[in-house]
Amino acid sequence: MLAGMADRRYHHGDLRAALLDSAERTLSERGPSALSLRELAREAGVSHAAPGRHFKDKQALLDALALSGFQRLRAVLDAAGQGAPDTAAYLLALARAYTDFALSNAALLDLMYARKHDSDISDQLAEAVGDMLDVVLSAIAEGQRTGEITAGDPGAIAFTVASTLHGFASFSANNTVEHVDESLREVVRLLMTGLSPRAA
Amino acid sequence: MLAGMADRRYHHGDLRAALLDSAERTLSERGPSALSLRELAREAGVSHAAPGRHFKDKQALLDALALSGFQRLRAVLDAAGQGAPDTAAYLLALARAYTDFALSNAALLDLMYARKHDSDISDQLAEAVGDMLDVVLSAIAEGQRTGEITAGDPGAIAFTVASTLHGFASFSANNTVEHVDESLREVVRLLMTGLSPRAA
DNA sequence: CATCATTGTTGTCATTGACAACTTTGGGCG
DNA sequence: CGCCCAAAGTTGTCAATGACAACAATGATG
Repeated sequence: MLAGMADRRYHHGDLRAALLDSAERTLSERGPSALSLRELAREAGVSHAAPGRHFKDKQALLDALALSGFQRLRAVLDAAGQGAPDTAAYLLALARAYTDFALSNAALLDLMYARKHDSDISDQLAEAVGDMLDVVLSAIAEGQRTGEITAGDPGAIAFTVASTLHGFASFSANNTVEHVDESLREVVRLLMTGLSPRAA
Repeated sequence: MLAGMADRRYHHGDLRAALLDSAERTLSERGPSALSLRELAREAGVSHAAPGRHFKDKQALLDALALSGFQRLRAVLDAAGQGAPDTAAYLLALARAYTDFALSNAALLDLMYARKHDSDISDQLAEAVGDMLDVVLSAIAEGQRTGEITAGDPGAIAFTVASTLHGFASFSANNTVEHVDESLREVVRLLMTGLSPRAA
């Protein structure tokens, strides 16, 4: 009864953030189709048109969600890399982190890579993707410095790694993968050694 | 005037297929948000509730679309592999085919990998994904036979390849990639040689 | 040729996204 | 200090949609 008193202010205080939070919860709990601006408004205790002040569109809200998703993913990857003893371990940690994120935020990841974003935010989105890829890039660059990674355009190498990680995470989130962590280790190992037989 | 006469039959003949066709066109031309059962019905010249006889749900239609997408993708990959002189060329052809498909059917690919499918079709869908992966698998198995691919569980190797292909295609469809074909060749090359420096 | 499952049809409902017009709030400025 | 106005919320409305129920045409099958 008394708990909700603070809600009654005419100005919500931080409706935008509240909507995004609520949206993300709904997204992961009940899927994208359950996401409605009006319901978010109801949950936030505001009128059905209030969200319009913060997001011109439903799509605008989804875009904001996607953007914050990339930023969070980047933070997760950043943290994961800390303290890895060598590059192989670094990459494995990144792979684990990416996959964990994908499994815990499946619907959000869908949104992030959905090809329907407004053009006015796609710049920011592209930048966020770039920032995320930079984490992989720095792992590769470091590996080249220590001689653990083959020479060559580090950007191209990082992109290959990122592609594999993303693909693996996609399949994992789709339940295509049985023993995720085991598969993941094997994938990273193969990525390092390559598919061609080694002379050895 | 006379052209549309056949439309006037009470029974459409093959409404289900017509709806799927129309849906796919709409999807690729105007995106997923433009897809409405009622509009599909209008385009097919039937009443707004007719689609309900063929798809219990909007989701059911999307599921059917995804399923046929995987089947088409598989056919494309199958065709692409024919006549490749060696395994590296085979994999490159698969990569090209997958990427082409992703670029030409971006919205459809989103749908195919969307994690919101009805449980009653997810079996069929999983099978279709498996069939698709089998194409990669046979390329790997062939490569192992000829000694072009390293020994080891071919399933695991194929899965690594598929992950990389899918990830690359995802990024490509998102315009994250600049020179697609060049990048693609580099990715496949790196996949073959691995990230670790070779002794050679 | 009568039956009846299929496939369409009309009608209706609640929900939704978008927008327009109006109101409340509170910070900044004179 | 008090006015003013832009930001943030509100109510009201509309057309579109997905879902469903009740009914009708069709044509294959016995």
